[in-house]
Parts: sequence; C-alpha cells; structure tokens
Amino acid sequence: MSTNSKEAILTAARGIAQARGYGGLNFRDLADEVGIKAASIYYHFPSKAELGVAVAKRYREDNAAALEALAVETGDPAVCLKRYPETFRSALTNDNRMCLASFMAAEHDDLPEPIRIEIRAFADVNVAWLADRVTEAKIVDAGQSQARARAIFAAISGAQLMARSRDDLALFDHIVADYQAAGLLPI
Amino acid sequence: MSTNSKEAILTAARGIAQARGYGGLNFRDLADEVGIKAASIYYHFPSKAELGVAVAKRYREDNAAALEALAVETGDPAVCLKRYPETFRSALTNDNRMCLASFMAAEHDDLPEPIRIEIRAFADVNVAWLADRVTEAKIVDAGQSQARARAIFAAISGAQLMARSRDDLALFDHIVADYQAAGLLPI
DNA sequence: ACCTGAACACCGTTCAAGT
DNA sequence: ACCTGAACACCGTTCAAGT
Repeated sequence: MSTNSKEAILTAARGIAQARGYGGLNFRDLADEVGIKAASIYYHFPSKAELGVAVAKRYREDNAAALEALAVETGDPAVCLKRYPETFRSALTNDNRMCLASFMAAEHDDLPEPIRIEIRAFADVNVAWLADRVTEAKIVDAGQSQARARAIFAAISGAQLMARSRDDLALFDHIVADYQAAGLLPI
Repeated sequence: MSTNSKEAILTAARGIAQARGYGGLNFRDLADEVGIKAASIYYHFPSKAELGVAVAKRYREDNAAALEALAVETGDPAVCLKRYPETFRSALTNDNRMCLASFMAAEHDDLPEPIRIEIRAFADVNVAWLADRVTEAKIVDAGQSQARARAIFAAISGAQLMARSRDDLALFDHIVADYQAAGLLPI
C-alpha cells in the first residue's frame, strides 16, 4: 500500500458497508481486503462503532462536496435536479451497492448513536441542497421547497432500494422517469 | 404457549426481522422470546435460511390478504390509494419497525436466493395491486398504470425508511402529503 | 509507529441424548 | 413429538508481545 492503512481501512470499510451494511461489516474480511490482520484495525480505530462513525462521516462529507461541485458546475437548478439521481445511480453501477445512509437507516435499531447522528446529517445535507435548487427553480409555491425536497430525497432512496433488490439498474432509471412523469421531479 | 412453537417462532422472528433485519435475527434471542432453547428451533426449521424463507413467505401472504381486504372493503380505487400508506405507517407505529421486504432489499447481498425471490414477489404483489387501483381511478394515461404503481411503491418505501432513521412518525405523514401535493398520489 | 497471535464471550449449526 | 447441553468454527475485542 502506498497510501496509509488508515485510509485503506476507511475506503474498504465504506465499500463493504454499502454492500452489506454496518452489521455485515466484519473485521476479518475487512482486514483481508486491506492486507493486515483483524487485530491491527484496532491500532487505527478503537472499536467497530468508531470505525463506523468515521466511515459515515467521510461518506457524508464526500457527498456534500459532490453536491456542491454539481451546483457550481451548472448554475441551472433544473439541471441540478435532473442530475441529482446520478449519485444514487452510480452506487448501483458499483456492484449493485447502495447509499450508506439508506442501509444504515434500515439498521437504525442496531446502530450506535453517533452513527445515527451522521445518517441524519447526511439526509439534512441532501434535503437542504435539494430545497435550494427547488427554490431557485421555482417549481413549487414559496414555503413548499423543504417539503418537496424531502419528498424527492425519500423517493429517490426508495427507487434505489427497489432497484437493488432486483439488481436492476434499468428499473432505477424507469422509476426516476416515473417520478418525472408524475410531477415530483422536473422534466 | 397455547399456540404451537412453530407459529410462535414465526411470529417472533417476523417482529425481530422487521426491527433488525435477517442478519440481526439470531437464534438465541429468538429462542428466548419464544421460551425455548436455540437448538430447539432446528426441530421446526432446518436452518436460518429456511426460517427466513418461511417468515418472508408468510409476510408476503399476509400483506396480499390485507390489500385484497382493503380492495373489498371499499370499491373506490381513490380511497384505496389514499389508504395504501397505512400498512407502512402501522409498521412504524409498531416500535419504529419497517417493512420486512424493504429491510431485506437492503440486505440483498447476504440473502439466500429463496428469500430474494419472496422479496421480489412482495414487491410484485404491491405493484400489481397499485396498478389495478391506478387503472380503475384513471389517474394516468392508459399504459402508464404499471409505471405509476412502481413509483408509488418505491416512494412510500423510501418515506418509511427516512421516517424510521429519525424515529419520526410525523415525518412519514408529511412525506406522504408531499407526494400528494406533488401529484404522485391522488389527494 | 504499526502489526501480530492467542485468548475471550458471542454467533449458526450439529448431534447425541433426554422426555 | 419436542426439547436440551455440549461442542464446532465464526464474530468483536483485548492484550501482551513483536518489529
């Protein structure tokens, strides 16, 4: 490894957690992927819970940066909304993985509280970003941007979940098109 | 137990799986809840995979029966669509539990194939039922009923997932209202 | 500074044994 | 017919020890 082990652990853990969840993430498989022993992970992270928090935090930060980059790349809010599902789509193209926050939303009952906080923050970032675009694009009455934003976030999450359960990327695209046809998303 | 152990195991396993998933379901806790020992479960189910299939199958059947009952109870397809989210809502009111099929959709990679088949069947039943109501209610052009039906199913699943992650039942209701305001669901 | 092997109480599972 | 205790290879975790 040219990069340090801590980064390699974070990256590998994120990939595993997006495929098998927090519960499905185990230190022996993770260590194998990084090329060290399970006990060595404890040198970098004091517990599975702390590793989970670090993975979720990094995930949220990377996602926030990607959303900001998209907003900067195109100032057109309608284009931003049209491209918003791409992030969720790319998780599916990456071996049918899913959004870490969605998987962990399902695992809510078995999650340490600090991880839950990160998951909520992820949703907050997405809803706030969507609300800004919805407001700029004027696709709903004033005061309804927040409501439409969380509806879009929830709906896209559900589309990804359904597509994943069938390992069917085309289904994700179809559902997004259905949302557009129904008027939830602009066309 | 006045009912037999097999039924008690199925019922308890369903409740646990809706809260912690298939991976979070473990034989010692399950046996404790039923009042037997972990090894005794194997008298009724040959493996965790077979128990999981039985739970998922029963869940799908119960849901199909509930949807049929709703359709019979009221012949009005608009009323049916208005009440469709109730099933998902009641899972949340039951200790913030979620749809078994949604949880298992997330767990897809770690699921035995027979369970995956049940999960797909659950979605098929829901989409078919929704498509019938959408067609009857004439809320979309002919030929678009299936598309709208899967959009509704995916969207409601996503709303439940988001509400669960915040343990916020009111959020579920708000998102459903948002879907109605956006035109995805009839008002 | 970073890693390891061996040990611990937990999982699914098996099996011989109980009633 | 239905249940059990003890055992197995797996988990997260600890810790003393290595380089």
